[in-house]
Amino acid sequence: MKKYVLHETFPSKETHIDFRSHLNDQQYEVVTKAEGPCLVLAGAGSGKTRTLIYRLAYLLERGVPPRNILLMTFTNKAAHEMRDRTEMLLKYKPKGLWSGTFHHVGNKSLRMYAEAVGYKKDFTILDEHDSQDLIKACMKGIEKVKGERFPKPSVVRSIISLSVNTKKSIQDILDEKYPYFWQFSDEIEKIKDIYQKKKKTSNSMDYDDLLSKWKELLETIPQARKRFTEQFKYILVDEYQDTNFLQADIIDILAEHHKNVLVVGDDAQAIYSFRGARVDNILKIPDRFRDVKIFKLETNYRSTPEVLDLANDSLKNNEKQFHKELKAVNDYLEKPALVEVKDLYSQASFVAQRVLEMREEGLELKDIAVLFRAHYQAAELEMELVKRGIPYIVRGGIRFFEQAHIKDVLSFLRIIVNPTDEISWMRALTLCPGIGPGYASRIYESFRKGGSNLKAFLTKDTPEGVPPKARSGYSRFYKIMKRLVGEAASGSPGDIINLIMEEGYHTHLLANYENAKDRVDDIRELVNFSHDYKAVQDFLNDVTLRENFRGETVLGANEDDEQLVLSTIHQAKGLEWDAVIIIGLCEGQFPHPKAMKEESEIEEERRLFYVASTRAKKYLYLMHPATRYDYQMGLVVARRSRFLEELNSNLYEVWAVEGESSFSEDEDSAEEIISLE
DNA sequence: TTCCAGACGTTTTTT
DNA sequence: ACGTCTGGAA
Repeated sequence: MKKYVLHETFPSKETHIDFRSHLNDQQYEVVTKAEGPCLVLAGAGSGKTRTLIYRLAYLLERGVPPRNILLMTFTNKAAHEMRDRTEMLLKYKPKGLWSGTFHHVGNKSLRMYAEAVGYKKDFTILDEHDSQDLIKACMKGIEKVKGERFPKPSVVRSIISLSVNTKKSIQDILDEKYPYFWQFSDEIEKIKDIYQKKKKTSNSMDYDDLLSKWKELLETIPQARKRFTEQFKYILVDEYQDTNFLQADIIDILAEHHKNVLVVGDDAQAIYSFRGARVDNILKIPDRFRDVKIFKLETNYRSTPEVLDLANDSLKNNEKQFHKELKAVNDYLEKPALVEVKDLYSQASFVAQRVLEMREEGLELKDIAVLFRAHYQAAELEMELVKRGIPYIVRGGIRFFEQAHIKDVLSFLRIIVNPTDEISWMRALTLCPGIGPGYASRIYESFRKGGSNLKAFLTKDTPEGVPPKARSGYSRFYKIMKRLVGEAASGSPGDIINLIMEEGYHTHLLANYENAKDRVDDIRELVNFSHDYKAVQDFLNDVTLRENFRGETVLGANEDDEQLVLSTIHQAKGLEWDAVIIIGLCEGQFPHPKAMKEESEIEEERRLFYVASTRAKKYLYLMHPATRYDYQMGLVVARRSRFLEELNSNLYEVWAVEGESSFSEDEDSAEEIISLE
């Protein structure tokens, strides 16, 4: 028989995209001349994404095979957007491109060489909650944990994580960020040790491992290093200012052979130091790569001059900052509004009403965003929006895949894929009536003693460790697993989930939850989502690594519906809207009280304010509620955020809002009064 | 050991 | 308002 191989569509030699006409001079320079190590310092709204997309298209047009290009972005959304827009530009699908978040690419690389770092390739990825559970288990035997305020599992987790991401010792992390726990460094060190071992025996990696083991792989396995460094002829990295030590090291290694690394970033938008990101990475690029070419994109195409002036004025208060003035090219329109409201409720009413008005004026809901420092700030607003029937989506709410019922269902799948996944065993077993943590761990122990062989284990319908009163509960688990093992080879993830539902989980939901119907619907959504996957393994990876949120589009049928966007500022990075409303701009909320110990933290909060304001294309509303709710003291007076106070007052217009129950006396003020009906 | 109820202390930001 | 911890009953 003759083998016939279809080739990937390679572009013709001649350039059919007119790059020149789509880009300005600075962008064009980057797109066509970025060979060797390059740094692009790109201000907010300067067409950074656009430049990267065109660079990618340019490379592909020049005949660089997609598999030789590595594109690392900060979010999956960004990666998708870049791929989509590049495809539109090229009019074909580049196959085999490596693109995604650092964690994604790390995962992909590690699956190829798992054995080399002591893992099996079916390893499970632990999300933050799983990792916390495992740490909790590791803390069981440690003395002092019971004693006077030992940090909780979640805190221990973040201490360990920070130490991994910053390459610092536990002691250093404690000294810097948790001085009140200094006496526990030995214990935490010990927990970290046990945790690492437990992860290995259960064949699972947490988010940090996807970076640190990836780096370890590149450092210790020469053939892996050779393969990847030779493969990636071009490396493009977005949002470089938010990379941490590990990530920067990984890029250094990957780029060592071809040295074609293009990193893009803006030091003024560095907002992730809390998880170990170092602005220094971008500032010290010249030390990392000799002969690095530096490009600057300093024209802002997004915002009006008024919006940009305000943002720039705020940034002036930061000491540690490269000085850079962004120039706006858009026409003057109107000053940002500083809106004074008396409390959270009038803030919510104002936002809702103003949103409707803007809609009347011709904006669509999806062109408007409400931004906040922390998600709890959106609670009152959400209620108001529901009341008025304004459709919205929340980005940054509870993660869809982290909800209990979703994780319950997934735990069965995870056991099938990786039978040593202790966390999932515990989860699945404790779902059964009569089985709690005690019996569950005994059952798991007996499974391990039997050689961790799933098929063998399921030949007995009552293994050791199952007392009579847990029998009927266990039979439920047994029945499901028995069927899954038979089905797993042939069944799609969706079929398996349906099977779990049939075998009792549906009943379990009905029996245990008030809102069982919503939860059942969620599972249906999960099944829908899973249709894109043939392999259970791939499905699970994406579920854990993908950032999907409650109400977000993958899960909602109403993708094209018009909806208002509610988002944390962190989640809003890289996005833009015609109108942006920033709520909760008062002391005690923004800057966040927990981020005010050091000047550098305040500066990061200020950059956060900068990021928020520069999301606006045309209209910017800064909301100041005069009172806020403190969980200890109740209702307290809230002064304007320092980020407002320090602004030149010519740069905004003050709006005083009068609510229905307002007793405002100063009617004589010259300020505009907007009444809420 | 499990399970339920009531108390408590707690709230940043994310892969 | 939400998960986590505690105590007592089954």
